[in-house]
Amino acid sequence: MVTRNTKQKEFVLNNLKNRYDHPSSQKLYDDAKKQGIEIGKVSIYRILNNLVKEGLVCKIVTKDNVAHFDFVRKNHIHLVCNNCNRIFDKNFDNDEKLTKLINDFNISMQDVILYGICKDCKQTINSSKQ
Amino acid sequence: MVTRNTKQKEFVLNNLKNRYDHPSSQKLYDDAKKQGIEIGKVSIYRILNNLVKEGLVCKIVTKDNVAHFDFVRKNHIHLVCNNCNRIFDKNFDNDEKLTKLINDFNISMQDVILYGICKDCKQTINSSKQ
DNA sequence: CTCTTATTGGAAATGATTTTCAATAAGAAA
DNA sequence: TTTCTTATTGAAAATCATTTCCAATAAGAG
Repeated sequence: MVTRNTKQKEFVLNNLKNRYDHPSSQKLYDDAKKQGIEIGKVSIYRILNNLVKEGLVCKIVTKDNVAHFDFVRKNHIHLVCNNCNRIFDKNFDNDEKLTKLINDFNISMQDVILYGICKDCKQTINSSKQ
Repeated sequence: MVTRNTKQKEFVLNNLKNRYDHPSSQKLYDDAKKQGIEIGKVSIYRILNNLVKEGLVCKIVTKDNVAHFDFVRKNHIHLVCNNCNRIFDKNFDNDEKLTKLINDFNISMQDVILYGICKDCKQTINSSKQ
């Protein structure tokens, strides 16, 4: 099975490489259309799943059941806001306890996801309380 | 708005209190049927969402897009297997770096989720390699 | 240039979850 | 206990992200 290079594969990988906002499949699709790139939704799903299998891209599912994707980079973990469902990168170099877990359970930094309420939402929620 | 006690609410909360396997809504529904408890699927979804809002129960979405639920208990985090999608509890008392994050981002221990490959799957995957 | 087959993409299927809304029942008040 | 208000339930239908199917397309080896 020889893999082939296609403009669709190139678009998905390059797009993810050049952004830091953890887009959903739908967002990638919209961006492709905006840029005039011919690509079907199915192909985006398929290409993303392959990239995840290859380990080049990681998949983060937010609590609204939408998958988000991120080109794998080093030394950061993900913070997911349970309110706005945005995903934030957080620098986090190895610490002792997490390293121990990594040895037990086959995880890497980009597999560490913390769910909470981001600063923006915390502010909005507080100021809406009378 | 006065809340009312119902056998459906009681079933969902007590069932979650007495188990440690992080069931999905479907699993809760099957168990109710098995126990002869009259409850519709919609009610399970609705009751679970309310318990999550109240902070009594936490919701963990696995990468197969299925939500799992856990009665909130102290001092543990969750490990999710990306292969079998099972969820494991892991004792993990406060450590310095995570505590710092908790202050920045409004998270608590049960919001810490690590995705990886569990020991069982690691073994299966390794032994299936020729 | 030809040919094989990896890849694409629209349509349809899937499956978890949510919405709608009429029927039911909890529990306060009489 | 009975009545009455309305919170709650649950079946059917809708929603929505994602996957499957499969015929048409195109990468790139020969």
